Amino acid sequence: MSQTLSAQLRLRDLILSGELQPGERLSEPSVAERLGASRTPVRAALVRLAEEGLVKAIPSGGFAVNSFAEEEIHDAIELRGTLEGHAARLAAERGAPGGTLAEMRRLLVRMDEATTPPISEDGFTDYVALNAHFHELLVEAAGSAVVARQIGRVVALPFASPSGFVLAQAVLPASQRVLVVAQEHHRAVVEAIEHREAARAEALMREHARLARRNLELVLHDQDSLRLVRGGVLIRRRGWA
Amino acid sequence: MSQTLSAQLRLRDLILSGELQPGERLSEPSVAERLGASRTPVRAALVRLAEEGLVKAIPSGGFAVNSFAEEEIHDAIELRGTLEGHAARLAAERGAPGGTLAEMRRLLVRMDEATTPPISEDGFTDYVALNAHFHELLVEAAGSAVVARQIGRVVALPFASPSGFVLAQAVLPASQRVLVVAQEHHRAVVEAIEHREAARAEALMREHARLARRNLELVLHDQDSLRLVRGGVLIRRRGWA
DNA sequence: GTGACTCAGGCTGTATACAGGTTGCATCAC
DNA sequence: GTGATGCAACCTGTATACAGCCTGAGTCAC
Repeated sequence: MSQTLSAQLRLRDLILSGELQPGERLSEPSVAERLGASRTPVRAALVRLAEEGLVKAIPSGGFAVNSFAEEEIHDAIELRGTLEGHAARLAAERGAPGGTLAEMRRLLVRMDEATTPPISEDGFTDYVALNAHFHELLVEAAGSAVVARQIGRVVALPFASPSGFVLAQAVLPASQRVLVVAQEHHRAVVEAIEHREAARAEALMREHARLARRNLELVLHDQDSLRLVRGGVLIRRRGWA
Repeated sequence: MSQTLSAQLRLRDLILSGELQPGERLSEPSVAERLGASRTPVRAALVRLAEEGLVKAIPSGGFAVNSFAEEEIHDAIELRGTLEGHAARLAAERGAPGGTLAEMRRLLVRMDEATTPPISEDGFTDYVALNAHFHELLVEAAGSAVVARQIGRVVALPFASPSGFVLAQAVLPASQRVLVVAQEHHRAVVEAIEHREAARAEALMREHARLARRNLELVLHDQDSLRLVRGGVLIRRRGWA
C-alpha cells in the first residue's frame, strides 16, 4: 500500500474516532511524525481528506479538522435523498439490469432476517452492511457513472451516508418501527423500478432519507447513541460550545 | 499567485482549448517543463484537475486528459437540473434573502435587454455572464453551503454549466426561441420562490436544464457551433472515432 | 495596565534527489 | 512471420533541503 493511501486511511480514522479534535490544526510535520511518513504523502492525504470534507483548508495555508453544524448534516441528508431519488428515477425510466434488481431482492430477504425480533447486536451490524450494499446497488441500477460519482461524494461524510445512524438506532426505543418503515421503502422502490414507476421510485427515496433526518434529531439529544455514530464527535450541536 | 494555482489554471486552459488532446498522458516532468514549474506544484494541480474531472488518474499512476461520452454530458446536465431544482425548492420552502431575489430580478431585466432583437454578438456574451450570475444567485438563495458545494462540483465541467451552450446557440437557427423560453423559466422561478411555491420552483429548474440537453444534441451535429463550446473538443460523439 | 512592536520558532510552498516500478522497443528464438 | 524475452528509458512515489511567510510570545513604550 502506498504511504499516501495509508496516511489517508489512518488520518480519517484518527479524525472520525475523535482522537484529533474538531478545529485542531493539522501541521504537516506533526502528522508526518505521528504516522511515520514524510511530508509529501501526508500532504497528499490531507488534500484528499479536504475533498471528502473531513478536513478544511485554512486560508493562510495548511489544514484543520472540520466540524459540522446540525443544519449542515440536515442539508447533506436531504441532498442525499434528492440524489438517491434521482438515481431511482433514472433506474425506473431507463430500466435497471435484471441482475442488479435480483440482488436487491436477495438483500431484502436477508435484511428481513437480520431484523426479525428479537434483534441481536449482530443483527444490527449485519443490517448496516446489507443496507449499505442495497444503496450501492440502487446507484448501480441507475447506470450512470456521473450520478454514481456525485452520490459517492455526498456519502463520503459518514453521518450523511445511508447507514450513518442505523447503529445508533439500536439503543433508541423507536428503532424497530423505523426499521420496519425503512424496509418497506426498500421493498417499494425495487417494485417501482421494476414497474417503471419513475415518479414513485423518486418520491420513495426522498422519503427514505427523511428517516435519517429524524434519526439525526433523536440521536443528537442522546449522548449514548451519539457515540455510536461514526464521526459523531465532529457534530456541533445547537446551543453547545 | 502560487505556482500550484497558476499551473492549475494554465493546464485547464490547455485542456479546454484542445491543445492537449483527450487521452494524452500528462507526465509530470513534461508538464513541469512546459509550464516552467517544478514537479511538486504540477502534481498538486493535476490532483485538483482530476477532482474537477478534466483529467483522469491512470491505474498504474499518473494522469491523462479525460474525454466525455455524449451520454455522460447528458447525465451531467440532467443531474444539474435535479440539483438546481433542489436549490430552488429549498429557497422556496425556507425563504430566500430579499436582497438576493432583488438582484435576480435586476438580472432578469438586463438579460432581457441583452437579448432584445437584433441580438449582437456582444449581446450573447453579456447574456452568458448574466445567466451564469443568475444561476449563482439561485444557489445562494437556497442558503445551504452543502448544496452550493455540490452544485459547484457538477458545474465545474464547462459543458455541464448553465452557460455551456449559450454561445453556441448564437450560430444556431432556433436560438432566439430557446432564449425566450429560458428567460420565461428564469422569471417564473423567481416568482415561484417569492410565492413559496416549492414544487413549481423545482419543476421549473429541471425543465430549464432540459434546454441545455436539447442544445447539446443540436450542437453535436454542427461542427461550427461545437467549436464555440468551451471544452467541446473533449466530447466523444456517438459513432465517431 | 494596555497597546504596539520585535523577534524567534515553526510552518507552508517549492525544488530536487533517489529508489522502485512500468512501459515499450528491440532483439532473438522458433 | 510471430511470439517471447530482456533491456533501457522514463515515470511515479517519496524523502528532504531551503526560502519566504505567518504566528504568537515576550517586551517595551506610553
